[in-house]
Parts: sequence; C-alpha cells; structure tokens
Amino acid sequence: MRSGRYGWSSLGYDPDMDKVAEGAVVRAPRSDAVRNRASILKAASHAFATQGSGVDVREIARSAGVGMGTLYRHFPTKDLLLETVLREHFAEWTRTAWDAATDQDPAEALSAFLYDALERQANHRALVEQFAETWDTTEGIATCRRELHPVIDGLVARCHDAGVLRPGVTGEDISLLLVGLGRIAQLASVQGDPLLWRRALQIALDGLQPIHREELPSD
Amino acid sequence: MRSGRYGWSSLGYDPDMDKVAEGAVVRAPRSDAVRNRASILKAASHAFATQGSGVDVREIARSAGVGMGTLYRHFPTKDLLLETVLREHFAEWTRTAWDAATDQDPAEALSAFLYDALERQANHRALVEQFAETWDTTEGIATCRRELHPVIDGLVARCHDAGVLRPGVTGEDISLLLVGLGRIAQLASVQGDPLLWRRALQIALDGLQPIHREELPSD
Amino acid sequence: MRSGRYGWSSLGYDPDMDKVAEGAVVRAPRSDAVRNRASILKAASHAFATQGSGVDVREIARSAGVGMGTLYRHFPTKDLLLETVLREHFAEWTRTAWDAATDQDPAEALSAFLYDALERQANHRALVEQFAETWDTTEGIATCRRELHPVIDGLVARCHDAGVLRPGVTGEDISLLLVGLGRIAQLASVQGDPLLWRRALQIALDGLQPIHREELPSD
Amino acid sequence: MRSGRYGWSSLGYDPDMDKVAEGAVVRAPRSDAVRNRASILKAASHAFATQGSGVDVREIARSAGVGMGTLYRHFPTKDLLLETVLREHFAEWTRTAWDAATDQDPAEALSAFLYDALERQANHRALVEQFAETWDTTEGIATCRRELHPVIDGLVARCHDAGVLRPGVTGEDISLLLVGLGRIAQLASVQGDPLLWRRALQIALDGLQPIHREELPSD
DNA sequence: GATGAATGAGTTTTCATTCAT
DNA sequence: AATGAATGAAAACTCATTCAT
Repeated sequence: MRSGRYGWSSLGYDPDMDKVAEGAVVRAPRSDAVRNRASILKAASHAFATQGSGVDVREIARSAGVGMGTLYRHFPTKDLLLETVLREHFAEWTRTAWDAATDQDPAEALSAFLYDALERQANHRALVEQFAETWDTTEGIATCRRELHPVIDGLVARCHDAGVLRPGVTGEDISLLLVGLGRIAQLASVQGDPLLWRRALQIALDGLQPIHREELPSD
Repeated sequence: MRSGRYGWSSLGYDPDMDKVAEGAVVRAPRSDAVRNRASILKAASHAFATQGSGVDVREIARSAGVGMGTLYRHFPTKDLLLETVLREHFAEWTRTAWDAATDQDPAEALSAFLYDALERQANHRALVEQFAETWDTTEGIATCRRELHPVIDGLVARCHDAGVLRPGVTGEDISLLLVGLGRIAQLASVQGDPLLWRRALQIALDGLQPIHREELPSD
Repeated sequence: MRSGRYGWSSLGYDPDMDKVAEGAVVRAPRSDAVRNRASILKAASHAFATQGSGVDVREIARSAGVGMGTLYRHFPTKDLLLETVLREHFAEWTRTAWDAATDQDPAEALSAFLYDALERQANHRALVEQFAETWDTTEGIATCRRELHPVIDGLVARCHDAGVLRPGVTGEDISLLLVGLGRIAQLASVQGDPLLWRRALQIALDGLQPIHREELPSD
Repeated sequence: MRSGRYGWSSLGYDPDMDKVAEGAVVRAPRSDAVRNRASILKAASHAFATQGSGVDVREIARSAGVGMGTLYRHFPTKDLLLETVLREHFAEWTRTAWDAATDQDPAEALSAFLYDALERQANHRALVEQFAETWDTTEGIATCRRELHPVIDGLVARCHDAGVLRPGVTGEDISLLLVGLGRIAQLASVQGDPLLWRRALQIALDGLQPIHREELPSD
C-alpha cells in the first residue's frame, strides 16, 4: 500500500506521486479530487458488476458525474480502473473472509466463506469474468485474487486438523470450486433464482465431507 | 436438418438452398467449396475455442486461407458462423452423450457423460462463454444447448430408478454443475493440468451420491 | 446495330465478335446462349424496373436461372447490362412513339406520346433514375435516351405547323417536362394512384396550349 | 425543438442532453465543438447537395477537417446527419415560404413560392432524392417535408378565394408539381442553364391558370 | 485540476467482378 | 459455354485514449 500515508488513496494510481521529491512538501490532495475518485470507483464498481468489463468508459464517467479527463487522471487506463475496483472488492472480501475463517467452527467457517463468496460472484459480472481471464497470470488483477489464497489455505488447514474435510483436498481445489460455483451463481442470478446455486453449493460441500475417502486424482 | 438429403452438408448455411426446386437435379457441391467450407469451420472452431467469440473475423478468414467474401458466402454473419461451429460441437456431443447414456450402468453413464462434457469445455472458450450468454434465452445458439437436456433428464431418471443418485437432484442441477465444472475445466486447461478439473468432478460426483440424504434447498 | 446480321443479338456485347477474323466461318450462336441472353434481359428488366439500378447482380442471375459467369459473359459489366435493358426499353418506346407521332392529329399525338411515356416511367425505377444520372453525358446509356429526341422534335414541329402548340416551345422543353412528369408518375405509382400524375400531365398540357402567348424565358 | 432553450443548438443531436438536470447550470458549448459541428454540417450539406445521400461519410469528415469520431459524436448515424442537413434546409425554406405566402397577392405568392422552391432543389441532389425516397412515409426526414404542406395549402386556398387558380387544383397537386419541377431544375442546373427550368415552371403556372376550366381527372 | 470534445485504428458486412471447375 | 464460388476493396460505425479549453 504505497500511498497509505495519505490516508485517502490506498490503491491504484496516485497522480501526485511523481511530484514527491526529496524534501518536498507533500500537500494534501484537494477535497474534490478525493470526492471524484470515490464517485468514479463507485460508478465503475456498479457498471463492471452489472455489465461486465466491457462497459463503455464514458458510461462510467457519466454516471460518476465527472469528465473523461478526470477519470483518466485518476486511472490512466481502463484496465487499471477495473483492477482497482476488483482490488477493493477483493480487499473487502478478504477482510470478511478472515472474519469468517476465525470466528466459527471449521466446517461452518468453510461453508460460510463459500456462501459469502458465491453471493458476491452472483452479482458481479466482471469479477467472474476476470477469474477466467487472469487465471494463469500473476500480475495485474490476478494479484488481488491471490490475496484470498492464504485465507482459503488457512481454512483448509483448520478443517483438516479438525477432521471435517475430505482428505487430500487442497486450497487450490477450493479456489477452483469457488470459480465454478461462482459461474453457477451468476447464471442462477440472471434467472433471479438464488436457490439454484445453493443446491449446487450443497452438493459440492457434501462431496467435500470426510465420509468420502476415495483419493482425488493426482499425478 | 433441412439439407440432410444431400448427404454432404448437414449443418449451417446452405447458400444455394433456394435453387433447389421441385425435381431439379441437385448437383454435388464443388470440391473447392467443400474444402473452403471445411477450412473455414476448422479455422473458426480453433479461433473460437482459443480466443473466444470475440475473435476478428478477418483472422478466421486469413487462417482459413480464404477471402472475406468466401467466409461470408458460407456464413452470412459472424453469429451464424459461431452458431454453426457450436452446433456441430453440440451435435457431436449430443451423439456421444446418447451413447454414453445408454450403454452402461446408470452411475457410470452419468459420470462418463460429465467427464466427456468437461473434456469438451476444457478446450473451448466460446463454448463456455455461450453457456453464460445464452442461459436465459431460447433461440439461436441456445437451441442446440437444449438438445442436451433430454439426454441429461434421461440419465437423471435412470439413475434415480436405480437408486444411485441423491434424491431430489434434477436435470437442471446437473446442467448447472456442467456449466460450473466446465469453467473449472477451462481454467485448469489453461494451466495445462487436466487433473485439476477431475478432482472437482470427483467432488461433485461424490456430493451427488445417494448417501447424502439431506434435502437440497428449494422454494 | 453492329451484329444485326446474326438476327439474334441487336444490342450489347457480342461474345463472339472478336473471333470473327478475315475469312473465318461465322458460326451461329448456340441456342442455349440465345435463350440465356433472353432470360437475363428479362430478369434484369424486371429487377431494374422494380428495385432500381441498385439491385444485386446475383439476384438478376438467380431469377434468370443462370450463373454469374453466364451473365458476365453476355454483359461484361453491370452498367452494360443496365444500358442494354434501357436501350431495349427505349427502342420499343421509340417505336411506339413513332407510331403515335404519325398516326393522329398533332395535338392528340403529343398528348398520347406523353401519356405513354409517363405510364412507362411510372413503372420503371431505373429508367427514371438514369434520366438524372446521365442527363449531361452523351455516351453510354444516354445515347438511347437521345433516340427519342427526333420523335419529340418531329412532334413539336408538326404541332407548331398546325398551330396547336404554344409558340416558342422546343423539343428540349418537352423532354424536360417528360422527366419531371416522369418523376411525378413514379411517386404517384408508389401510392398506387395513377390519377395523380394524370392531373399533373393535364396541367402541363394546358400550359402548352397556344392560348398562352407569353414568351417563355430565354437568354 | 427540444433544445431551443439553450439558444445555441436548435437542430440535431445534442450529445450532452442527458446531463442537463433539473436546475443544473447549462454551460455554453465549447467553441471548438461549435466550430466543428458547423464545419461538419457545412461539409455534409455540400457533399449531400453535390453527390447525393450516397456520399462516403469519411469524405464528409475529411472535408470538414475532423475525425470520424467527431462526426459521429455530433451525428450518431449517417441518416441523422442527412436528416439534420435537410431539416435545416426545410426549416429555412419553410420560413421563406411563409414570407412569400403572406406578403404578396396570391398568384404572385404562389409563383414566388415555386420559384424559390425550384432554386433550392436545383442545387441539392439529396433534397430531390429524399422527396422520392420518403414520399410515402410519415416519419424521419419526411416530417420536415410535411412542414411545407400547410404553407402550400394556405397558398392554394388564398388563390382559390381570389379566383386566380384553376378550379379543382389541390395542395397535393402543387406538391407533386414541386417534385417534378424540382427534378427538372436539378437536371437543368447540371447543364448550368437555369433558364431551362424557368420555362417549365412557366408552362406549369400557365396550366394552373383559371382560364383552364376543364376538370382535372379524379376518381 | 476538471471538462468533454476529438481522435482514428479497428470491426463487421456488402457486392461488382474474376476465375477455377 | 456455363456455373457459382472466391475475391477484396469499400463503407458505416465504436470506443479507449489524448488534449485543447
């Protein structure tokens, strides 16, 4: 979090960063800049969630109530804007996930985590899209997805310790299930029927129970 | 299958259909046309599979070694080309699926069906994309996806009859799992590791076993 | 009429012309060629009349029941095909016009000529279009339009001699009226009301009566 | 005229219309935008006038000295650009027409109106084209043509009242004559000889005089 | 700093004409 | 000679990004 010291911009492009020279006075950002940045992120978040990453940048600018120039001053490329939006999403998600992961009994924690995850993905087109687009990369948007990995790995470890998870199941297995069930959640949400994905989640959770002792394929 | 009587072109657009009058001699299509049509379909199939439905038509034409006009003579819109490619995929898929569905014992049949399905989806971006795009429509490409429904419903019924499927599981549940696991297969395939999706499939199959008697959520 | 000696092709391109060398045996054209040429002309005439000169050549070929190659063998460019069609139209028109011009009393003859002319134009989009496109050229399609000029000039002269035409009216005036009224006829025909153009024609004819002695503007 | 309140853009597309909220401060448009909009309209008007509605949009953009994007920002479709150009023409025309129609004695007014009309049509290919294309429709560009109808009907009524117009002549007759004579004017203008259409106009006007008592054809 | 107009390469599709079969 | 498939240069329109005001 490279500009955390300002307390106002924790992610993405910092327009004044390059002005910060040795010994220079760091001036607090103008309040309208702060406000604009926030509206842009809000508008972008909504647009990406409902229409996917293909939305027209102008629509975002318009619904944020700012001009294109302002948008591009804060986020020099569309990709960076998307990245920032998803990063915030993931950051919040990760936060909730840590809560879920620590508060309850392990099995409950895992199921709560997945439930929350699907609810998020059900309502976020771009989120689901980007899982696929960036699966094999390690930079850009992918970095934020990876912030979930420790949470998942922690959950998995706790479950194994408590003997409530099918032996052999890895964090990666859960991540992948997350993606697959996420897609299901999204489709179900298009049909306006959240029950549909809950059924799939139930099936997956049951398949993860330790009654199933058959080895999962490997090598 | 309106041009089945020719025995040479069972799918997609037939540019000379309207020349076929009552009693007219149907002349075999020119060999170059057949070759071109095939190269276009092959190139398109590959392009759609690897790059998704967003590929530039020109790239398809170029890699098929034909001009734009030729491509458009065979497939008057990009959508129709995509539809034809997917239709062929689905047609073949459906065929294999019927085989799988009838030959073996029910549980085996279901698992073979899903296995085959995921292998297909693992290698076809556009296929996976279109599941989502057309989930709630009933026309166009969606029609071919729906040809799988009877197969799935049949499988589900047989499994229930044999008591090898978790009570309450519907054809729609399986369809959704298909989509979700399909996405997983695709991601795993990007990483070049088919084992990954087989693990997810195993988990899902185990969750579908009749040991799990807990009701799936409904209403 | 350069290929009149064959007695079968009086207009347009003659595919074998260039084979006629000194002392060569001039072979009669194949009967299917004659038939094809005729169907092409018929189809083209209908297409140009109903859809204007913008019709797709393929539609003409298709409704003539011949391939594109055949069409282009007879008429090496679309323009030439259009020209030939209009030329035939004009030829027939000119023939009728001469009849009208000689048979009756002059005033009747003029009015009959115009009436016939408008009836033709009412039903021929391309005909009306080409009047405008080629008004200021002297080659190509324009040449056939000009074959009407002598008829018109003859009519005008006879009318002047008989004192039934407003003094000062020229053949060019009549030609222009023809074009203007032609457009009116076409519009009226779109509305399915031929009466409309007859009213305009009546007005024009009355304005041409010799009661009106006021000089028409000149210089 | 929905954006009349701005006092600066009365016709065509207003890209920021939706930004104008209740009580918002309407900022004057940027001078370059105004300039560009004007150049586009000027270039388009000239292009449509000389080459008809078939001109390449790129040519308009190029001769207006703007990029394609700019053109399309101001006029989202080619049709709308054409419509706007013609609408301005018609608006100005209608204005002049009302002047002509009210100022003078009826017969003079009618003749002045027609004279003005033909002068306009003589120099505008697209204008003349669109009369024909839209004759039987009531939407789009046709709406502006229809704004002339009341003027014409008014003129006709005044002329009949004053007994200076041939009995039975309707506004529709005049409209049609307008179109026909317009085409004549256009052709004459191509030859660079405006006298030609004045002669045709004179003939038509004389045919409209009340000396001619013969009924015009009807039913 | 903010604004939103301008840019222009890129995308799909059409159709007169050519040429292999 | 006939066929109809192949060609490819346009043409209309989009949208991420830049830049004048």
